[in-house]
Amino acid sequence: MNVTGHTRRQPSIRDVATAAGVSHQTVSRVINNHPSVKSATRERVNRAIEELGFRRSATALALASGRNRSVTVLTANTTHHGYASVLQGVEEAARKAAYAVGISVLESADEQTVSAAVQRAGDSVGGLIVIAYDPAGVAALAAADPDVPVVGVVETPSQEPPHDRPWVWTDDRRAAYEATGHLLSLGHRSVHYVAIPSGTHRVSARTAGWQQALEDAGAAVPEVVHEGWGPQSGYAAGSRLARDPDVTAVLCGNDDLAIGVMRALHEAGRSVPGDVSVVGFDDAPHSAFVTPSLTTVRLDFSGLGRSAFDLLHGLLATSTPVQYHSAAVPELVVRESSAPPRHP
Amino acid sequence: MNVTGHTRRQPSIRDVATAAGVSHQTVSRVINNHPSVKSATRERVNRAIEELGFRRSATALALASGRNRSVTVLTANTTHHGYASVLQGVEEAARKAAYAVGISVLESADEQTVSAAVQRAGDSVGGLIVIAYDPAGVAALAAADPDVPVVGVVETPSQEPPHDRPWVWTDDRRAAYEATGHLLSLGHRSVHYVAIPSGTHRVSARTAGWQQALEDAGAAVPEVVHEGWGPQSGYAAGSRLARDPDVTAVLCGNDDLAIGVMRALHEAGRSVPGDVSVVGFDDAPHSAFVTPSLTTVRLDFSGLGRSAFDLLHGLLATSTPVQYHSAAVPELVVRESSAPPRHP
DNA sequence: GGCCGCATTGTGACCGGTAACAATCCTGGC
DNA sequence: GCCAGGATTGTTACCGGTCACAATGCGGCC
Repeated sequence: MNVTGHTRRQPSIRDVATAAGVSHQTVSRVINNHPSVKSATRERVNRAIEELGFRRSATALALASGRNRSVTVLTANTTHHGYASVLQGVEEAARKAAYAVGISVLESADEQTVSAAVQRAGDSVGGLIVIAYDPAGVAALAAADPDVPVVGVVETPSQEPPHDRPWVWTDDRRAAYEATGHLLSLGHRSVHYVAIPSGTHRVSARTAGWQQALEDAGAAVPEVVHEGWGPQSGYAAGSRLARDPDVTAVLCGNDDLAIGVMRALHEAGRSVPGDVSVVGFDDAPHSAFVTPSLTTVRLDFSGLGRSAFDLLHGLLATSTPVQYHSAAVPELVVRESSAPPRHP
Repeated sequence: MNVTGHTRRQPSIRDVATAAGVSHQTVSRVINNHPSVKSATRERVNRAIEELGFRRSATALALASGRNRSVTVLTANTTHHGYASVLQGVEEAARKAAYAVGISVLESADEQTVSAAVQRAGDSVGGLIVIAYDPAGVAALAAADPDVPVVGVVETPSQEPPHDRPWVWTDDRRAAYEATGHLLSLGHRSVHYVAIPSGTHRVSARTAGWQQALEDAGAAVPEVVHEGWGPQSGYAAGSRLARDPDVTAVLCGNDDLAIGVMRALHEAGRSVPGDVSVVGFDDAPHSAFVTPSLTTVRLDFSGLGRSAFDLLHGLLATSTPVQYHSAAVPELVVRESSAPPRHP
């Protein structure tokens, strides 16, 4: 029972040591479960710890040992479903390993911002997890101090400089390939693609998979529609696509985009999936409940976050610079928004 | 230009001091912008800092000064729109103030989990922001060590023990009152309410506002439907409500719930808003684009997060235990999902 | 009984900063 | 030319832990 009443300094290991009649080092040994402490002593120390309400200062621990039980996630956005889920996965895994997790958002991709963010993050942290699905993230991955352990959550694995780090990924290329194949197999002559902003200079994995599927099927490859992340971007894209009667199937870079596209088609008087089929990406929770419910590709983002952490954890613990990579398998979820074209 | 090549220890202020030919304390003065440093010296030191690529260790700073430029957000979930937006707001404000932000999620509301989380968080941090919209958050707010500065993001302000902390809030009661009033003014005889899990033992602010509006209008107060957070919960609630022909208007605790409710009504053959009007809460980005688009209450969550941080920041800087409170004004956004009842 | 060796425990330095106070440098006033 | 006193700068301790190594205790063996 601690009934001190008013604010006072947290007790340190020396306070505990005095209370238990041992040296501070013995206390240190006890809190670290060092084997060579007589159990009687250990018990005495533990009692003192209990009574004083001692808690080891994470700050001092970090300073003295160099080890820093914390990771921070660098990301462009915390509100989009995919990003938020990765973050959730990281946090979950980190919590289990008794790591603290920090978060730092990249407001833009310009070098100034990115390097400032990377520096601030690297300053106080054991390791970094960079969500590099977008330009800002990719820039951050490249800008990260080579001395701090970094794991990238990337779209396209690559051995080249910006990605010369351990990474985790989902096979977006294959996912896009399958989603496109699904639409083609329903009888659509071609599939349009509304892309999310890409992180790489080359075509993104999703774009590549979509294109490959069209080519393999001998279908025409329409021009990619480049848009932003949110439903309003999808709406803008959908408004344009709605004017083209040749458009019968649209694949979207994420579910919000798809919802915007569906809305625009709806307002233009084109029914989904009657006139146009729409397929999303990510399987956000609400995607199953909108009308028409959205055919989409489910990606295990929180699993991705967990493995990103595990990978980083291993890196920090063993300091072995192995490049272990992990991939999750995407899954196509067919719902109401995709169907055979009306006039095959 | 630093072309060292391989990993080496970050330079400390003593390294800088040696390089600049001054004492380490002078370096400390320079990096802290202490006025009494001759400008020639200051310049010399700055040059050394530049050359060595010195960066001040946040860890050492925290340990030595006691001040800890970091806050952590305790929350039940990072993926729901409201929570994610609050987090985003906190991060933004924190970044501007050069604070680090941590995040720790409360997996359940049981005392074990909560106190562990609170302890871990309080361990290494300057201040805490607790999102206390749900039972877990409320418990955390109550369990937080009285010594660490805490700001609550709460639903219902209260002077009572669990909330005896500075807080920020949105006027959810008024928002619910207005949303309910909107439906009544359209001609609905009563309004059903699908609630999110409440944080307080008493009725939540949203519930209270809804009830008040009904009573003020002399309308019947149906039993509250208690559900979870996600669209599938809304779907479950909607399925039940669809069987009751008296139900013509439904207010939901958040937009995902509302989307689930709309879906269930749709599947039951009841049209929205023809047969039943549905109103959500929070104005998630996609809510404007689903069909029918959702009437909802817009809440400035990121603004809420920003003021939570600002409040905490003030607390940390001045250590004045003032209870400053901030409120944001909710705004009703009328869209397609609400309309006059078919048979008035 | 004396000595050796392992099990325990203690000592002092150090991590990279800040805080408080002492020391030295200048400058103006007489 | 000398001295007081503010402007600069240096010295030493300390934050709360860990680390490396020294010191002590104890049991077994000859």
